[in-house]
Amino acid sequence: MGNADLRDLAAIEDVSFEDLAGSVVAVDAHNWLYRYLTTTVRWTNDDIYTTADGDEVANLVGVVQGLPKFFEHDVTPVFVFDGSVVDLKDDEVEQRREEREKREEQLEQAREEGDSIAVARLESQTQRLTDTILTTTREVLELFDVPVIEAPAEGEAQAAHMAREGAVDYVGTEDYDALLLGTPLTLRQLTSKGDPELMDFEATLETHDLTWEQLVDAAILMGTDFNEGVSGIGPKTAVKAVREHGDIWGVFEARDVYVDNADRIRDLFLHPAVTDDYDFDREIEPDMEAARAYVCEEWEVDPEEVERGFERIEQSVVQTGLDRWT
DNA sequence: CACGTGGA
DNA sequence: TCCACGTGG
Repeated sequence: MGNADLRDLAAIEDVSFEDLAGSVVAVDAHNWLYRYLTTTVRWTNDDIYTTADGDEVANLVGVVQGLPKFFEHDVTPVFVFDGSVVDLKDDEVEQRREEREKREEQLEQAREEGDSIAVARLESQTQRLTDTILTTTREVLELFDVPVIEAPAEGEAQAAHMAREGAVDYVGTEDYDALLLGTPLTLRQLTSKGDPELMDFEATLETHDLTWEQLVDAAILMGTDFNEGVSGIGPKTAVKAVREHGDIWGVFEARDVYVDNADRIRDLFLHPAVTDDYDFDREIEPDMEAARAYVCEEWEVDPEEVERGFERIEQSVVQTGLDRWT
């Protein structure tokens, strides 16, 4: 049900962090958090990220360890948070709920059997973005003076909008949906070891000789977060069919296939709910003392877990601060 | 989501 | 060559 098929169509090139110096990146906060919480924290001891009250705050460790990468390369991150979930996604929400419940049953059984490996694996899969995680992430970002934007609906759509308006230079996300939302330049693998990847919207359209609408139509045929896609249609066939028949309706007619709500799905990508009510300052002046107190005292994170991150933030902010005077 | 496999 | 599907992260 993913849209990884889109990768085959996307115009992607490697860039280096040096190329990004001085730029502003709108980060899809949910994507960033989810990725962090399901990878980095995965095989370590969960207890060190849990407060006495039982709140999981691994996200705070993630923020403190993740921000230096931006600052050290003189990149200003702007975190965009999701608003309400779109109606059409109810199907997917429901399906995820069922999957989660199934995993929770398996987890309970694994605990009873003392299978620690299975427990660790299942815990990673059941982990989700709790209200505490979302709230504390916003709060700690504000202490670091990192801009936080609230999207009316999907953060990715809002980020794409801001990039299209020129308010930010890039959108940072792993999600190929960014392409369907018309994000001009998308950065992937910002948190990975190697070089980031740059996904170019206009170049993608040109490569396949498609319009934006046609790219979305092809994606709907392949399957998106909002629909299953037509069996037997992958990237190659989808693009060929859309070019040949003009749009998704032409393909439906020619191949005698159908996707429910195709017009609405199209709209979610072409005309998503976004706002122009955002404003942020690209100069960042973190309140390190307050941030430390928030993370280590208020939320009881072991200082050792975040010390290196705090140091790097201090260093890099001083560094760029000096740069501004030269 | 990446990657590998296997069938058409 | 293209696509579906399972697995691990």
